[in-house]
Amino acid sequence: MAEIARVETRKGFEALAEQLRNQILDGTITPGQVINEREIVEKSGLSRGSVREAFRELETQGLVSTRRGRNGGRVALQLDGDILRRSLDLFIRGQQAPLSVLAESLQVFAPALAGLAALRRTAEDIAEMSELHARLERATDPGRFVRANIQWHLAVARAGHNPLLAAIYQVIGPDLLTPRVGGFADRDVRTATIRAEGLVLDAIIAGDAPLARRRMEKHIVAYNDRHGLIAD
Amino acid sequence: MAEIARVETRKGFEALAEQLRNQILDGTITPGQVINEREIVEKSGLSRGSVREAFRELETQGLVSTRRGRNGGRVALQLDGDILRRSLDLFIRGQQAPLSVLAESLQVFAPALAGLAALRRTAEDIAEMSELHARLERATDPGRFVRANIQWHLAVARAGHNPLLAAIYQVIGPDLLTPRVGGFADRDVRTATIRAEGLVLDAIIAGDAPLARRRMEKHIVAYNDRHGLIAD
DNA sequence: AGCGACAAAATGTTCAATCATTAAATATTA
DNA sequence: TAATATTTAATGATTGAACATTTTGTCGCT
Repeated sequence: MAEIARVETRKGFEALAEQLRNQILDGTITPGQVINEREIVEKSGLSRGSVREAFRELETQGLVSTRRGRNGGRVALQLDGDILRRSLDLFIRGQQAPLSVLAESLQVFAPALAGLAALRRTAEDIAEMSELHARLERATDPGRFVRANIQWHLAVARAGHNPLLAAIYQVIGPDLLTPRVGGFADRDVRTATIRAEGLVLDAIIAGDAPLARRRMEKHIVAYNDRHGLIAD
Repeated sequence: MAEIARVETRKGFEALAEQLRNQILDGTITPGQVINEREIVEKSGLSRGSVREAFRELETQGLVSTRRGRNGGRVALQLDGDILRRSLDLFIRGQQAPLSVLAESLQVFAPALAGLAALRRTAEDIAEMSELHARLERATDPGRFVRANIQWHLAVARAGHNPLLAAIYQVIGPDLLTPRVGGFADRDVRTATIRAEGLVLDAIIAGDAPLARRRMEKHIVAYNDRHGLIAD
């Protein structure tokens, strides 16, 4: 007998979701464009419920948002890192990954991004990182310090001009780590952090990628050690 | 006048989705457990349409799958890397990131994972990586070679025993890169690859993390250079 | 010009019914 | 008896119609 491939019956809403997804991703539907639900109902021949399920999927994937009321509708979005962030967050929660996994990942990303930043930083990047570092020096209470510190790390990531690494870093980065360890209450820790990150920043400004990488790595390793984040 | 905070009206399906999501993530609903749609309709007091939209969201997030027919239902899943993969894939398509971004990211991940593998590889890991490397040596046609090569890289990633890095690597790794460049048609390229990866594997087996890292980095840089993947 | 009432247009929600698919139980037949 | 066909039951998939809510536009009055 001839080979028979498994026959897949696609569900209606799924087929519609894929059509719309492709049109959004290839630019046939441009970001900001409003899609009328009932119009899609007519064109697709599906019921409203099915069309709504298709849009629910797209919304969960971060491809559209919804505005109610007159002039409302499904609005096509420019994909940003937010949805990636949610997925990674779910993944981490779902795996019940220990803190050491995140700390270790940070140890991989941070130096790499510092190195890239040294190669690619623009004048604006330098201004932004410097301003944030200055804010770090001015910060008196731990809360403000932590927020400024996160901002500085993200600025370094942006200065690397690699959207993929930056997006991932934004998720697993200090933003996930810092709230869990609560450190920085100690003034000496803050002073050491300011000094270490100042050195990293100098290397980035000087355009010395290997140095920036080494300094960032040393800084992160010290941070992880101080908080006992890496087991082995 | 007293301060009035913005009143948010949560949509019904969204509230339900969050309830179910939390129960799945915290283990109240265990993986494999079947959830009956009509039962949730009763308990939640929502209509079927709303309940279905909630489940559609969870399914898109990879938290449940659906089985139709008798004894069917919504089945809670153990979160794996698949959904993360889809998100990253969407992100990359949405950003229209050039190939160089992926190649550069690979250059960050691969050496880090090789280093971790050298520290953590178990006997099973070593057996698996060695078997896959042997398959690489036996592969005659390019297609088989590429598939075996991807498998080897993923085995190295698993041997690093960091689920987060492994999951990300699985997405942006050779699996995304190789199909786009189509290399390996040349026999010399295959031979060089086998030799380079053999050296990496030796270092991993020897437990020499810095050496494994250096060798993997050299290998990936050479690969990217050969295909002109990194611009600057 | 500005305020207010109303209308219009869109998504959100509900309800009831039916269709389609699957698995189990039962009947049929070689 | 064992394989096969049929029926039954459970469950998601789909539909259609109505009503609710939210937002925006419009008209009219002062």
